[in-house]
Amino acid sequence: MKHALASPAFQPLYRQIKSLITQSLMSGEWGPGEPIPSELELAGRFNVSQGTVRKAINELADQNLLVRHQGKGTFVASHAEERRKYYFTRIAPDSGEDVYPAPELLDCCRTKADPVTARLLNLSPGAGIFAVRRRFRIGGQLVELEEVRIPASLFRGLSSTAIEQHECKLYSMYESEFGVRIIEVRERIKAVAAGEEEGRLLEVPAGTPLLRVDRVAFTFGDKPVEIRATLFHTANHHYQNRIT
Amino acid sequence: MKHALASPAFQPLYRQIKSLITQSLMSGEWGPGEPIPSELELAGRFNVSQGTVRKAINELADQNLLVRHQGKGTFVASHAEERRKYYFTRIAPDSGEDVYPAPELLDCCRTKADPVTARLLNLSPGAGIFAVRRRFRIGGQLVELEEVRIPASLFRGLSSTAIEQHECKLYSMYESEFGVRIIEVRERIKAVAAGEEEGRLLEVPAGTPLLRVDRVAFTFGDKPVEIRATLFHTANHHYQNRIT
DNA sequence: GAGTGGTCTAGACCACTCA
DNA sequence: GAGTGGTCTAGACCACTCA
Repeated sequence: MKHALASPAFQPLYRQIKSLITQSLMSGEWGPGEPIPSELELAGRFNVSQGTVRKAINELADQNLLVRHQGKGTFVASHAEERRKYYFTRIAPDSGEDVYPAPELLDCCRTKADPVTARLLNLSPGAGIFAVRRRFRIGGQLVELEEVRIPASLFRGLSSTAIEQHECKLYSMYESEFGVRIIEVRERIKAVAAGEEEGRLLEVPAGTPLLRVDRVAFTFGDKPVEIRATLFHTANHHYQNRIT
Repeated sequence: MKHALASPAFQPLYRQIKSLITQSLMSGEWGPGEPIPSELELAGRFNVSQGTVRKAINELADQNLLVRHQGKGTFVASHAEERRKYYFTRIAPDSGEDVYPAPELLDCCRTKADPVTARLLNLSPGAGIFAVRRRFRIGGQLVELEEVRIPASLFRGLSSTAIEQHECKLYSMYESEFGVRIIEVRERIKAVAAGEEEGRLLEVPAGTPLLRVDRVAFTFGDKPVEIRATLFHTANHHYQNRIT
């Protein structure tokens, strides 16, 4: 392969290779946690040098879609990996301890998408969705109340039992049971006052200031596949962020 | 230069080059906004190949310490650049408009560090600091109240006048007037209720839920040089975050 | 020892900027 | 046209893993 001619759609070779590898990831040619072919093998397959394949793989590894292990190979990233398990979790105790929220399933029901949910998930109004509510404790303390909404079409047959079988680890379950890989989330954060029911479920007085995080989670191709609204009681905990 | 022998302190060549370039950045050999020498020139200076210099520069560009411009050269990053100006600003209107907070200086006074501030900034207890308070409006609406604390030793001669001369753009002023470059910030986010004075300054009733962001800002070598506490009124605005 | 990814080099040519 | 960074190649050798 040589350089394509300069044009609006011009992409360097390594980007074209990156697209090809991404397509294999989307099609499931290699499953989560499995190794992809070696750099030399891919270089042969695509008729480019090892360096070009390296550059493509490096960008995919930077995006956390692949994981490199020197001496072993390159692997498809998985939410089941230890290092990814709390990757999207940003809540932590003020004490600085290294503890994570423990989930408790409240309910999981099938319902219809309200207009806002439908718009955010690119669904037709009234499309079927699942609504999952969970509650989390950190070190025994009630900290987090969450409602997740996902399209029923992508998660056929979801049930409380299925969720509990996966220990309430949703992204890992999406991946292994439904072939849906969450690769990016975007969040909007606000401060709100606890309502009556929210207060009851979090065991705080109504009116308590709570952190409200509205998340949209995306799979390949910037496709939104989950929205979740989470309320955090931040008396002894905080949401942490780092900007470089 | 050849590979160093494997050892606990082993660093590949390109990382050693990266350290050398970072040292030049810290020493001010090239100022913010100025070009650094070309890759070939640096390769000659350090006696390595252009590829090795490239790899070092690429990592520094990924960290936003350098900015590459094809055909022109590589430049020292600066907070004065348009693209960096709102880099650490995460508040945005719910409407999705592309508007940014406009600052208003409330006061700037010299005082002594309280124990918490002293600990976070690695100062001796009671060390001199400046406390700067600002207020921000977005599209005319009052949204943000902020208190910044910085060590007096690093910012000798700071005054309200100096701040206003820089249009209240603090990181840009730190850089150009005091040679202090902010390269990373870490934040802890909570929901709190507005106090009396806070409510008055933000023109909301006491008790209104506010987003409180506690930030520590760092310069080279993970050295903390600023802490700031910001309160956001999030009725019509939100803090946005993206995790990949 | 064979196979993997990681580093480093030298050299070619492309894309972009500026005078 | 000279100089910059960007892409691509081929090849050497290192570091790590596993049998």
